[in-house]
Amino acid sequence: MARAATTTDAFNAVAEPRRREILDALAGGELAVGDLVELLGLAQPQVSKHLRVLREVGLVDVRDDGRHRLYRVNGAPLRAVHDWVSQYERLWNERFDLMDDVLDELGTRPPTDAGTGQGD
Amino acid sequence: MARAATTTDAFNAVAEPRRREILDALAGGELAVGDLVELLGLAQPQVSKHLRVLREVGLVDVRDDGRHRLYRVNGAPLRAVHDWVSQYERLWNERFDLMDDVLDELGTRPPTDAGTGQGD
DNA sequence: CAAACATATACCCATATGGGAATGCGTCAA
DNA sequence: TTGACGCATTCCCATATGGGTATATGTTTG
Repeated sequence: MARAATTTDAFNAVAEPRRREILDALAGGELAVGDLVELLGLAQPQVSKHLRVLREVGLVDVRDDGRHRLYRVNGAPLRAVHDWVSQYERLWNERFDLMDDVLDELGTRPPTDAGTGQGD
Repeated sequence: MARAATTTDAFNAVAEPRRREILDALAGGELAVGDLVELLGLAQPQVSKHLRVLREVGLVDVRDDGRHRLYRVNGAPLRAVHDWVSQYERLWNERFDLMDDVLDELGTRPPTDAGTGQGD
């Protein structure tokens, strides 16, 4: 069993720092493999392999251009990641925690709106 | 070198589906290991191991309660993930493109960016 | 056609992984 | 104290990984 394949989903794909670097590099626009090799300072085969993973989860698209292959980002698969992570936003946003504390202390969680006059 | 350790950061920690399930389960509030074992249908040692990973990246906190250990989520480390992914939001959110179009037509684009719009 | 260039693959290897089973250890009950 | 309970840790193993090196495939140029 070991670990799930990195080619499974976007979560796994972007868990690898190099692949995030690749996506960041491609965020500026299409790039050929050779460009990425230079930018990342990685060996060409490694870059190609990472690109393959990214392609398999749909995070990048390719386009043939002579003897070059131009890669570009496709952020769609990141949406799942974003959606999942967003559910926890309140857990790192101090403002929410403070509000919770206050409401807890008051022991009177209002059914709809607190009288403290804060309605975001 | 193989893959980076999963205990390295939140990206790696949440790449594992089981760990996301654990966090989701804990999102409702503190839970003991045994509760998670039941909820996830995993063996106890496996749950403990996943919890350890989550603890090492700071995604959960523990509290001793007699012979139980209550775990709770700490979303802070997810902020880095959220921030990184958010950079790509415009790439999957059509609304941004539409908004770009509208602003273009109105000719009232705020002075922040005068990009010719990177279409597809 | 041959040679040079740009990428993708194949192969090898050290390592991290996650599950399974057994066990260690602290806590509570009798 | 003994025993049951709850959880963490250890050991074993099959597997996926990512880097390194060599090579295959496809394209442009001479």
